[in-house]
Amino acid sequence: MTVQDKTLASQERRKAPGPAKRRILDAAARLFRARGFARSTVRELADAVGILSGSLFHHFKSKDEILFAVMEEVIIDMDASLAERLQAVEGSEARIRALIHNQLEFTHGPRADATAVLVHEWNALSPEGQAALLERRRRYFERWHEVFLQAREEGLVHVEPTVLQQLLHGAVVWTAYWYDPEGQMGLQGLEDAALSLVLK
Amino acid sequence: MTVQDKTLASQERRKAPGPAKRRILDAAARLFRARGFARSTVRELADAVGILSGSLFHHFKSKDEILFAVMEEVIIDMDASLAERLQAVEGSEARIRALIHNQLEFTHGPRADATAVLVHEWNALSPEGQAALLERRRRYFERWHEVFLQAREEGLVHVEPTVLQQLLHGAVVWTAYWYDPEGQMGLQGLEDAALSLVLK
DNA sequence: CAGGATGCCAAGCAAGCGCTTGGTTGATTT
DNA sequence: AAATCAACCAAGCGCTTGCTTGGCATCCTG
Repeated sequence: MTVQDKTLASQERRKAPGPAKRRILDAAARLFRARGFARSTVRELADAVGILSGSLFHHFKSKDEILFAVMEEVIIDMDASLAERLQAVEGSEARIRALIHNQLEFTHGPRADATAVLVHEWNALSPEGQAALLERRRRYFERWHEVFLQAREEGLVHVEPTVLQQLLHGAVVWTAYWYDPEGQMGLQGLEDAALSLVLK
Repeated sequence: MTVQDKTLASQERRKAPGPAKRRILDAAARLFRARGFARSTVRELADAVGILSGSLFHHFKSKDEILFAVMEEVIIDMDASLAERLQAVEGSEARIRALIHNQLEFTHGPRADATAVLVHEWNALSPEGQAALLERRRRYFERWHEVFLQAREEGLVHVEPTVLQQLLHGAVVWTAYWYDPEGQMGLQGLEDAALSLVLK
């Protein structure tokens, strides 16, 4: 048994799968998405995790901090994932496709709950929390902007980049409200349709 | 003094401008949009109107009923306004433009508060309330669908109508989060940009 | 001018909220 | 074996919430 094994062994505790914080964050994302942050109670969240409400505050200082943690985690992952995808492809069309693909993956994939919370519980976040995440948000959208600036230079698109980028982003984000992953059209088809909006 | 004058005179009461229900609904739309429905309290709303919290319940049975009233009013007006606009123009391009124009007008015009509440406090509405408004919603989107079906037949658009319609609707609705009416670009420019998404 | 609505205030209730406190348990470290 | 620690429970505090009650003044109607 190596030192690393020891560390791993002491990391996975007790009966429940995964560390407590992980279980809380996952349950919080699901609950906040379903009920909305303000309507969700710490007792509901604790129930979902399988502990008493007071025990939540052993892991987080406040209910607000849980919301912040959910959002911070997903926004970091989203930005990192996008950066990786953009680095892996060349050409404006492929890069725009990467923007769409990344957003669709987070919106409908395994991180869908946290992504939905990030997107439309933003106002529920404290002003300090918003300020703390604003830089990440800015960086994420700057990646979008760079792609569209280049696409414009190449004559691939003709609308003003700032506007086009926001329209496309809105169209993709909004799929959360109507797209059915179980339905006929796959995510690939959705990606193609979204791409066709900006390419002539 | 005619009978109509009498009726009008008895409709506008007291010192405050407009009947009480009107003032409550307007204040509610503004408050619910700014704070979110769940975080808004009946005391805050009463303050904004200029009465005590208990007096609200003389006009509405519950806080939920106020939310419902705000949403019902704006969804009815939105659908009626769209129907009127569609009847006034001919040709698929002009009709798609009418869809966009109508949505933009409600999203950024005088009814912006109520429209925003309708759009993203839908989950805060009671299941019964949702059911009661669903028929209106369905009718509204059916108008969109008809326009895009015809546009497809004419070969004006090439993406599947259902998907294209949802993507465009999302793009336009999402402008609420980034478009600045005080900024450089006017609503007309936004309308043109949105139209260019669907027309090749 | 009687009489009933109507619109509002003053006061407060019951329930539910986020969060705190003090203590127990069981595993890990020394 | 003793000390330490994280994770949790049991209980409940103080506050805010949506809503109710009872009464007072103003208005419209017959």
